[in-house]
Amino acid sequence: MLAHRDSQSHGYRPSAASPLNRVPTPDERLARIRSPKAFNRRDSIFFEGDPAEQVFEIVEGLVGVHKLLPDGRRQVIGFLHPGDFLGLALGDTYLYTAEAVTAVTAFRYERPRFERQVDQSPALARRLLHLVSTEMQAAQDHVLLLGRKSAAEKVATFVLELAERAGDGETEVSVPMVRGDIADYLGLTTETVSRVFTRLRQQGIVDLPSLNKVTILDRDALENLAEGDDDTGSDSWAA
Amino acid sequence: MLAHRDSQSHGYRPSAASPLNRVPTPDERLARIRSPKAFNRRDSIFFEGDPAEQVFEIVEGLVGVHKLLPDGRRQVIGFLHPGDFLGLALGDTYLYTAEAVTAVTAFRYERPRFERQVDQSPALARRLLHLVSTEMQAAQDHVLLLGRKSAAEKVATFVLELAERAGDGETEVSVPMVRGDIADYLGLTTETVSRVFTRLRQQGIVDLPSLNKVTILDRDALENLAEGDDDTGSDSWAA
DNA sequence: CGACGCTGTCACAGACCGTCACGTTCGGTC
DNA sequence: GACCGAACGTGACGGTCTGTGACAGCGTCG
Repeated sequence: MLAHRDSQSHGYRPSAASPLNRVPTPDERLARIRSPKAFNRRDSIFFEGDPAEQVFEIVEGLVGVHKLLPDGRRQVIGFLHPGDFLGLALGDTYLYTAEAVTAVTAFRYERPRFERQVDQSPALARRLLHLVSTEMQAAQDHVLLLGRKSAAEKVATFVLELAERAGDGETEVSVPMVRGDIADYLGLTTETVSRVFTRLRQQGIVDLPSLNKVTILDRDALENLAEGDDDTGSDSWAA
Repeated sequence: MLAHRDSQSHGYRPSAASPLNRVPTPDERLARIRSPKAFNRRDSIFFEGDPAEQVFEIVEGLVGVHKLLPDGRRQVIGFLHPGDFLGLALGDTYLYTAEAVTAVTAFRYERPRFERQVDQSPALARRLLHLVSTEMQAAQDHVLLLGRKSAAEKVATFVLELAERAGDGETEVSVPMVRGDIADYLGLTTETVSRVFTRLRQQGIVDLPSLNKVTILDRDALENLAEGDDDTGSDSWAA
């Protein structure tokens, strides 16, 4: 909603900034100070705790960010897509590890220069505020999912999230991440994720044509499941 | 951390905005368009799904925000403190319900006027970006907690969060929210929260002088527990 | 003063999901 | 096309947390 894919188009507005010179768009400003960088699948982009010297903007591919507990338990915080920024946090160290789920190309910015641009460009600040707010929403939905949803509800919600991103009427959804990433995103184990997928297939709600594809056969059932509207009858999970 | 209690102090900086007229500070701008409002303990400030016509800034007291699933399961997303803003989300409806945990006083802004101020004040936009980023961090820690921590680790983390906010060396921590709120914040039930508190007391890690107070007796043990560094021996939870 | 309601505490049975173990499929390489 | 390791799927079992019910502490009200 209110997407910024077309961020070129809202660049020049006669704002409070000096009204005589043409003000560069955010992208024009940023284009001067960035350098592209490519990552292979499973490459780490940066690690939790590293000094946060750079900001990344994803151009293509999917990035997963996660946190670790000392004993190795892993929680995937989220998946980031083209247009999203990585490493915006305020501290001087990264607060999570970022890893390429697919092959990724990104722009890399040196943090001091990036922050100077933000200070000088209200339009850029607005855009970032918008992006962070959108991420905040996703994080809040994620909190609800992790805190109060059952395993089946979690997986159903996850499939719908993927579908929404793929396009509204889309029923063929690609699943670029591996089961372990899904499990760590949903606060489950890979075994539970597998079992739930199997049961969804047995119930005719989805089909699983390959490991990284899901076909939604009964979207209503999936949506009801995702929200806990259990209208599927009491025997649905007994089989 | 990095609180904005002293937000007056960083208001005027000669930014890119028109350098001739003195630019009002964010608070000066906002002071013109706000009206104060008081809420009693347990009052709802707004409901999830209501048209988001107003933005609130907490002046005093503690606010809890939560989401509900259709069947009534509740997840507390977070607790907000003086200086925090409510209802900043982008959509035209509120994405969560906000409720006064203690008595609360807040400033109320009409959304269109508030957004106009944000557009016109880079300093305000910066401040909001900062606030949202801080909330984002908290949300990410919350995701880790909900997805991967055990009940005991959750409660230990929660107590430390309260302590950190109360002041660094503070061992006497007040707990303004009821057990049900804590449970819904941590993704547990009130019973589990009670049980864990009891065991922490039996282990001599905390004391519970009253229902809304916790005294930290062994901060190291609490911190180890919170991060899953289980060095307390295998029999610690057997008793 | 005693009845009532609300919140918190505790115990026990049971469900859900994690753990452990093993077989199968997938994908890349030779 | 055969090989091999990683990822995936499935089953048995058990632990953690839950759901329910009962009871205690405290404030409110009649």
